[in-house]
Amino acid sequence: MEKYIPILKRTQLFSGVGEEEIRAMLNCLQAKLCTYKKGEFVLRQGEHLDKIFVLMTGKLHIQRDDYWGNRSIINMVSVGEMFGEAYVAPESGVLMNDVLAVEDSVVIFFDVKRIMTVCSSACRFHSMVVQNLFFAISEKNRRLVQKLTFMTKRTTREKLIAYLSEEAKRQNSSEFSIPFNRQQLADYLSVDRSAMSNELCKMRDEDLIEFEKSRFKLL
Amino acid sequence: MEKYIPILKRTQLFSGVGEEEIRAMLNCLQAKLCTYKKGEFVLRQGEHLDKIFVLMTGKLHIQRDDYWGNRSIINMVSVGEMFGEAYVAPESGVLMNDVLAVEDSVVIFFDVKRIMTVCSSACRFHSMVVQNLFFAISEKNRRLVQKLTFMTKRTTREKLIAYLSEEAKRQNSSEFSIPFNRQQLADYLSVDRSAMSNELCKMRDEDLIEFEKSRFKLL
DNA sequence: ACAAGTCTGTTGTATTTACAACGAAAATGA
DNA sequence: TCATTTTCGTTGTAAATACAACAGACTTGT
Repeated sequence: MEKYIPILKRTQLFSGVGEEEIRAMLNCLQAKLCTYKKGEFVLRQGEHLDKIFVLMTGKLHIQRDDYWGNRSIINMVSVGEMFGEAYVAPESGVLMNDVLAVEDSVVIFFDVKRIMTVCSSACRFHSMVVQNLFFAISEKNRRLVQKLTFMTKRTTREKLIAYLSEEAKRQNSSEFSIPFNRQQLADYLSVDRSAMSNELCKMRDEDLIEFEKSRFKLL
Repeated sequence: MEKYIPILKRTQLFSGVGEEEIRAMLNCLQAKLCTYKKGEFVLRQGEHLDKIFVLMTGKLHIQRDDYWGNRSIINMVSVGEMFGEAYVAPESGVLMNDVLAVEDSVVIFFDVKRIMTVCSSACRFHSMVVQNLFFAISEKNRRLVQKLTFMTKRTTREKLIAYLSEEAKRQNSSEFSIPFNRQQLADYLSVDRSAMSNELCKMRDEDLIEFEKSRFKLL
């Protein structure tokens, strides 16, 4: 456990907390270390979660099988990232996804009741962890809402306009760079790359936008 | 303020907290009452939020204008519902939406620092409110993720399959009712109603599903 | 019971998209 | 520098969607 403290220190969950405090809290929060071989399941669909975890080494996939057995990968968990925050609630029902180790992985589980119920003066930084947890889930929430506003648009052009104008607002300039290449942008907006590329060029021809590589300008 | 305590008692934020405790907490949480005429803005795009609020009477719209001035309604806030949880974070930037009163409305604001920083023994139920807040935002998070998994599907049929099989899992039965009529389901999945209706019937003809009104059966 | 309104399925057409395939430009790496 | 790979734009075709319009079943209120 000891050797993972430097990794924990850099996670969002323990942001602002020193190594000494983390060491103290590991006990207070009933932290448990688990290792998984590549191909093993960390969590299975249908389980009831009462822990959150942080990935220490390796890589995980959050995936889901539908009624007819079609699998789709919902998300990827990289080292230092957290999972399970959203499932820890009295009425959360059961986990709807599998969590699979796609590499040999090590995760640390924390008891949620312990996190949510602030303990005695023994760990002064506990309330900071509660705040960090809250902020993490808030941030995830904001990102999801934003993505939904793009996805609810019907056409590729509308999705592009929604995304680009949002990005322009966020960066407070009509000229800005995006963190995607074409394929990634298409995946993010759930559209076909070539169709999107085509649409971008049409918009350029109509003098709505200018662009070069990942740099865009709204007109 | 006093007359709104019964309403607050029934909200998710104060679930499990008695009226006496709420009364005590209103002070502790620096609650502030604000009234808005129909057509007034409760919050404007660009503001930095450090409060959350609960709607006491009236109705609000969360709406957004894009770069070219096209308006779209993101969400509706009904009496007892909360808003702002997701924007209260050090790095949340600024609010991306307007919040508009579409009826004469009364809202109660709570200071978030006060909520997140658990106070002295004076209000014993404070930590329960922290938990409620956490659960509320978790639940919203789960709903958003779920909706995204439907929305990322390319075709109407795939969206329907994703939604229906999810609902079947959730209700733990291949036969179940949904809380939407056709138009609402189409809005929820962001597709055209008639096209969706058409697709449903095709799926029925292919013996994939059976349905009658809002009752469905997967085969 | 009747009229008005709503919900649902159906159809046809114009539009939009997905998909596959390809070449040019740019980036990468030995 | 040269070969390889990746990225991007382009095109044509088949498939899917949006939109409008309409009819029958069902609800609602009077």
